[in-house]
Amino acid sequence: MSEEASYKIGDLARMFGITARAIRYYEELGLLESDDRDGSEHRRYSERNAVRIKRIQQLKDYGLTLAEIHELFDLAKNDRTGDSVRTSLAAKYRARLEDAEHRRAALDGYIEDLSWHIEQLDKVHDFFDCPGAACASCRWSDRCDVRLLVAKGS
Amino acid sequence: MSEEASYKIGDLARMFGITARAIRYYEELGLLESDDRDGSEHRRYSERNAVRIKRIQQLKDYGLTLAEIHELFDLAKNDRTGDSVRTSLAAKYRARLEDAEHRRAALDGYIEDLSWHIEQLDKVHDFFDCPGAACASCRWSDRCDVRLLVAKGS
DNA sequence: CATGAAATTGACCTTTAACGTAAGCTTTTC
DNA sequence: GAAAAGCTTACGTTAAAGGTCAATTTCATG
Repeated sequence: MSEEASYKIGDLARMFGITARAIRYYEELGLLESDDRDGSEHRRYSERNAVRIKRIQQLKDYGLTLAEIHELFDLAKNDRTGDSVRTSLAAKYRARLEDAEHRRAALDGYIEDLSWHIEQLDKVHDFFDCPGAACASCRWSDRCDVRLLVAKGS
Repeated sequence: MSEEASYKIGDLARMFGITARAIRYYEELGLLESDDRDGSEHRRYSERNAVRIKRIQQLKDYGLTLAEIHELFDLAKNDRTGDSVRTSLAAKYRARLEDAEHRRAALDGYIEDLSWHIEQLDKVHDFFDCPGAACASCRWSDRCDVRLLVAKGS
């Protein structure tokens, strides 16, 4: 709160275990700004900038792409504006939410299948090649539409 | 069950809305085999092969990469073997399961955060740049270790 | 058997992500 | 006044899932 910290790009790189190139790249993408203090040629970074990098790392670890992070930052930036923007923001968030929930559902299906497969390891069944209908114990039967194959074939 | 269907590569391509190149590519990766019936130069496909492609599509829609699908097929192929193999298989499955559950947890976190953000749209707060400790209402406070910044800085 | 449609192999091309790496030059810092 | 660090520019990288020629061959059919 008292002294204004001022880092050089290499400092931040060391602090976060990334390269200077990465930091410049973030700037290039518009994820980060440098202070560019007193017209020097070298970038200068404040504590605030450092925090920003930490955010980027967190969100990255989190699975987001830099583009997604950019989106979030942009949204946050616009957060200070009026109500109309606010509602459009809400819409965007909700879209992303739906998307994520969709991906989650897919993952859940995958997990379920894998769990099932683990359980079934002793009752081995060749479900990968089973056409479904002909096979009583085939768990794929509801997903494998053999009629589709037959109908579309000549 | 009576007539043995025999498709040409173009038939399957049309049936599944993919290109012949894609089908050959699957073969190239070892995901698919053609019957190569009676030494003809042109590939021939049985109903079984067609089902296989359908499986590939399902698993793909599902979010798996072709490499992952390959793994699954290999595992399924090995399913017919003895007990020692069986247990090592179980281990592999469980590893993948853990992996998937980890990804799921990350996604859940993302969903949670997004939901929170939607809720908070009217109590706007600049949490992206907030260092955490100094800010009481900052939800990042527990994740943002400012001491880390201070400690590692010169 | 002639011919047009469909298949074959092989090789290179494409796109996106997130930087890596090198070159040549300038600025700080000791 | 060097060495160390930084600057810009620009091309390289890796992986995924095919796309796109190209030159040649095979299949099906009247």
